[in-house]
Amino acid sequence: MGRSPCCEKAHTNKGAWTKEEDDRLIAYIRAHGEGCWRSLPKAAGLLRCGKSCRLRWINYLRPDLKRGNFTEEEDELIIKLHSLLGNKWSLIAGRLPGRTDNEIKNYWNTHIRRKLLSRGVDPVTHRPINEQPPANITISFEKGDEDCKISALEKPFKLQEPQFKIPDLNLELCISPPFQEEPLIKPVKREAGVCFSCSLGLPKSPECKCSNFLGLSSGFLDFRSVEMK
DNA sequence: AAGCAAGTCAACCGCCTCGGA
DNA sequence: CTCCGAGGCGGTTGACTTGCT
Repeated sequence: MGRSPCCEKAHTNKGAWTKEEDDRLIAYIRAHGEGCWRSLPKAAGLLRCGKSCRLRWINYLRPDLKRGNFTEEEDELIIKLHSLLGNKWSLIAGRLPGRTDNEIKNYWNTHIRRKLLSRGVDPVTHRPINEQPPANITISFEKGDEDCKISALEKPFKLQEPQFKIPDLNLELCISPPFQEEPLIKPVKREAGVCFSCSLGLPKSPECKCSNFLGLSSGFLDFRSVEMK
């Protein structure tokens, strides 16, 4: 027996939401809060799949959404976060108040990709397009793969080199402490409460009280500053 | 004005993760 | 420990809009 579908597709609407459906969903969530999405459509009198309701609320109806164009600062932040996290849109969205993962994903694919390409930067690797990847480096993450072990032991110093980045490695970096064995640049002890702008090397905000943090300007990025939700 | 191509973005699909039974 | 269901996520689709010929 297979998994039961998330909703009874035969009796659900699909496609664009109507004003009335939006109103019903907003009214229900205002009254009861976000809760069990599976049972919400029936309770709210909507002929929609629970997932569809959730998506509509999160991506479009939530009152805290910031509609409108992305600012230049947001652009740069997205680019930096993408270089660290890859296509982890929800994580990126978590750092941009009022923006949704779907919005950022669309914006990336329509605007930022082109922007980076026009700068001569590969939007996937964040490296110059005409730069040849280093020869004879093959990294595999297959378990038991000897190449993987060798490469992982031989190449960690590469993390200190801004010109060399392994895109698939980014995700690992963001959830793992930086390589610690004989670091070329000794990490300075992080002060408590470093704001996210400083951790990314962005200009300080007026309320920023951080000091002495190794941001991008110092050439060393503390990947642990990008915390999971 | 009409037709077409390219761009945009809301919504869907299917897989993955996590927590509870 | 295993199974199952719900929620969450990223990739993709397709309807709609805009710009160009």
